[in-house]
Amino acid sequence: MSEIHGDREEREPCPPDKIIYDPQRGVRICLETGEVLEEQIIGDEAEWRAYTPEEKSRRARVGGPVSYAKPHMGIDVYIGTLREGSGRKIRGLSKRIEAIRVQRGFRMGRTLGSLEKNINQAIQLIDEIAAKLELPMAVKEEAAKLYREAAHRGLTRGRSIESMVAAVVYAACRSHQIPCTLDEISRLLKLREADAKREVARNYRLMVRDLDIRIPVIEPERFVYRIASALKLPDPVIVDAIKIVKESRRKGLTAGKDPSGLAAAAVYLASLKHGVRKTQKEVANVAGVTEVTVRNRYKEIAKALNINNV
DNA sequence: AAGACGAAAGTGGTTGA
DNA sequence: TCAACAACTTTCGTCTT
Repeated sequence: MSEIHGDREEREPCPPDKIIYDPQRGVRICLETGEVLEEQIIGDEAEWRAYTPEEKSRRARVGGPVSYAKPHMGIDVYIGTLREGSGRKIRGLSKRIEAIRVQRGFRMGRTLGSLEKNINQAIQLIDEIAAKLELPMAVKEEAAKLYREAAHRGLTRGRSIESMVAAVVYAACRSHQIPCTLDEISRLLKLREADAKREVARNYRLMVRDLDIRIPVIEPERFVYRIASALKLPDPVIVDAIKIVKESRRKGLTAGKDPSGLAAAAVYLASLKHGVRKTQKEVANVAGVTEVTVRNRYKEIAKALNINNV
């Protein structure tokens, strides 16, 4: 029997949404097997277009795609009731007065203008961040759309544009299963202080709640590739780490756990197995978690999967 | 000396009575 | 609204390599 057709399991084609693209290496990776699908597809498949140079330089300033950048598009001003807007009840007389004032402002069409200004500024910021992260156009659009919605619901009022932009970009990335952390996005937006980061996290949760959107957890496998390549680990380690993640999921170890920490532990374990040991600290650093989390995860996994030392 | 380990206490959020 | 809870972090003393 020919070896090419011999193995049924390996022949299972990778579903398109389980293939990621690494622009640095110009290579695609299957998240089911960890297999590297060499080159091909530099071309025009819609999914990868966003990564090509033309697309990046084509990031239009204000006035780009109809979908989000048109000044008066989609402005269905809707203030809702007074108690709405931030998810919290409006406490205190002064705040109530302000809310009424804003409502009046809308009627006069003045706040409308400033709201649009705010949105345009935010979209410009989103553009910058998206370019730095090399995000696909669809993600950028999603982020802009989210910001628009949030702004129209009054969620942006009293919060900095930067911290709200960080929140929507993070949300958009997660919606599209692009592995990223709140931390790195915050860092890109120069939100370095601890309380600034906490603010971003709060914004994110608030937005998810008030806009009533459901955002998936990013699959740990997607972090595996990211972490492993940041550490310059060879492909077989990635394949193994992905296997470890899948085994862990089967054993029910993954629910409610930080996918990044989980991936970090899998990479750490796989690196031990392949004798290309990285320290817990190194892995933790690129994963954006602490050594302790890596340690805890990997201990759990090793125990459940009966992985003895090295 | 550096890395790994585990305990203990703290943080910020969620859930459920 | 409050208390219990889970996940993660910080810190630290102690082994191990």
